[in-house]
Amino acid sequence: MSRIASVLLPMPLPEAFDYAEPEGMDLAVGDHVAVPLGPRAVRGVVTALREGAGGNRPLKPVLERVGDPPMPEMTLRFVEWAARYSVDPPGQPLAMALRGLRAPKPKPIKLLAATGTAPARMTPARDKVLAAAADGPLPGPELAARAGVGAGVVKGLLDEGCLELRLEMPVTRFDAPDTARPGPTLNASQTAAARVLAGMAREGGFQAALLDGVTGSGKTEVYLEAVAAALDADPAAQVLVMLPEIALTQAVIARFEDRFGALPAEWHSAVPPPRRRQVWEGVATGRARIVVGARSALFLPFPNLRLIVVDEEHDGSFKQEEGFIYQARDLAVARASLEKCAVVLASATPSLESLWNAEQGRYRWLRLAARHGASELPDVTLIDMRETPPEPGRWLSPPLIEAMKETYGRSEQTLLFLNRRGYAPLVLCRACGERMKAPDSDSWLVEHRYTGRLVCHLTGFSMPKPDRCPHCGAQDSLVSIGPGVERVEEEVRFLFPEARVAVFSSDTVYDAEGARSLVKAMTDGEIDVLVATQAAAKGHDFPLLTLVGVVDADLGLRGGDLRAGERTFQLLAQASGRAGRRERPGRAMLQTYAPEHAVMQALAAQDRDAFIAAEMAGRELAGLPPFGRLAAIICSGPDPVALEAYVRALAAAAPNAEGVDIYGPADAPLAMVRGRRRKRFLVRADRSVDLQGFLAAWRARARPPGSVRVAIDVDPYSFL
DNA sequence: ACGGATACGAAG
DNA sequence: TTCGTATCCGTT
Repeated sequence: MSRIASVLLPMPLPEAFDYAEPEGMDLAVGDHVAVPLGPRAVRGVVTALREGAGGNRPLKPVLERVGDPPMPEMTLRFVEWAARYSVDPPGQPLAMALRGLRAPKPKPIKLLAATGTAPARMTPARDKVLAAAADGPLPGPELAARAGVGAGVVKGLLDEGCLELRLEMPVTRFDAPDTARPGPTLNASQTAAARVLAGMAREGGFQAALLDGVTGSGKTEVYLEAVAAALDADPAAQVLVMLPEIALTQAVIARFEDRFGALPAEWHSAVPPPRRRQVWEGVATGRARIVVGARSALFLPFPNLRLIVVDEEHDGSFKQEEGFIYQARDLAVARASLEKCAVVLASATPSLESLWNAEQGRYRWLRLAARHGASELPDVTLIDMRETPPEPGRWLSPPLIEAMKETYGRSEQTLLFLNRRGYAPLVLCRACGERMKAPDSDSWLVEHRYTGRLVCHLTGFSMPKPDRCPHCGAQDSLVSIGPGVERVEEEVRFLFPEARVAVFSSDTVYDAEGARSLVKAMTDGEIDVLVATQAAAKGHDFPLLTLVGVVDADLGLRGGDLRAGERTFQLLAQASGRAGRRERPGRAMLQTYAPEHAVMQALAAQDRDAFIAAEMAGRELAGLPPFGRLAAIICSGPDPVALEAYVRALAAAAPNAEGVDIYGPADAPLAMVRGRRRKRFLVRADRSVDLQGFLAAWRARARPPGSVRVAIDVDPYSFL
């Protein structure tokens, strides 16, 4: 009796394909194989083996087994689970799990070694080269440099056979973490939390915890102890630490190195492909025991994952919005549950979903006491922009300017926070009212004065700012509407001509080095006013910073976004956490047009619980997450007529299910992206409904024409 | 009639 | 995803 192998391929195919196992190949589930698909050979992973023959038509045989470390069974199960969860074909998450494999293998290093043969003609230069080579093989240029001779001499010796070329693979070391090194001294609150987490990590089995502590309460030290416990408990244990953005990884990696005397493996988009392949193999073979990475690290093939940490779990960048759409924080919990291991979600401002899970007792809720050290919480003041408006064409209100003056007078620092890059978010024509947009997108072009260009932040399109309106041709009619950080900087320079002003946004700071030097300048007091986007709202400690001004605190409140209130709270809590970290008392001032709004009131009172309570009540009333579930169906296509027809057919095909509300079709929040028009349905379902099943059934009822694509976004985050 | 571009559906 | 085939168009 021969066997049939189900092989999952990293492509959007609806299911695993069956192949015949050739005599003697002796496959196992998880093996990487090459199989014929149509005219070509592709790589895939064996997901199941069963006895049997082809049936009606004979199966093609598996071509060969590929020698990569087999995919651990739990990774495979996770891939299948993730596909079901996101209502996507399993090939999508499989492609993510194989991402490190497609990268090229690192190139071997070319080394030159002495062969022992003496050259026919010895010269002083040749003698020096051979002496240097006696210490061991070296790369050619280095050998020449050590001997103090030119490359020609080395080449001559190589040609004569006195030196030989040796190819050596770069060392793929993954340093063993040393858990015995003493950790930092923890305070009582940290110790208690660390003990609980360490216990979870040691015991094994699925357990989740929410590590909830304000900025500066020392969350990292606490979860490092959980990491130590997990590694200690099992000499083969592996740990994954997920961070929302690459900018944070360097700081965290340094903490790991301090604690364990070894560098963790790094996994994110900025890691060069050959290194990525090494890390993938290190993880797959169990040699890499600590991985610090971005959301995609969740798909690495860990054979023995014992702990997952999701740091800054509330952060929106755990949500992947394109291609395979997923929320890495939620999938992390699912993976931990499959792996039967511990998962820790850490945040100073946890998401409503996580707080709810903690309240319900699904997660252990570990609250860290306020910051160590004696600094007070900053004062939060609301500035009512209706009562004390800025001058026309300006964005800073008199009370904020007054506070900046006092702060500057005391030689202390101000951080002005505005989550808008560029000079002005909108450019329009005074003559005809035309709004400047990118040619193939619906989003406004943002004016950048530094570069003199209009830029689409979504597609990257940019053009020089024209001097006449491209629509009506009027001369000098284009006006800049609204503030961006560059414009606020201009205003600050006007108000404080003597002050040293800097801008921190992805336009002024685009690499780790730039960020480091700007942070250093701020720490050293070389900047008086820092105007910053979100880029700066992350764990820095500026001793002289005593005033944080939020230029437009309402930015998150508009537009009917589900998480707008939550995001604003997180942003402001984070921003006001900036001020007065040290002994100097700090204050935060929020410019708002809606001071009566519950979010603003809760912020002014520094009352997180009040905010959460208000927000939860609102969500429960509306049946929104976490009390209900949301999904979006986004249909896109280049031809508006075909798209419209399909969307109408899909609407008509909607199953009539109990506990499900369907809204739409409406223009998607970005109604046009890269030349494709987008329409969206929103689905709200009670928690008791099988949302994925509903979505799959609905989609199956109306096949889209070739030009239309249908994407399902379970748990959508972007509403505008 | 032919070649090139393009759209679509099949692949086990 | 990638490839082969069907189809449409403009040219020869």
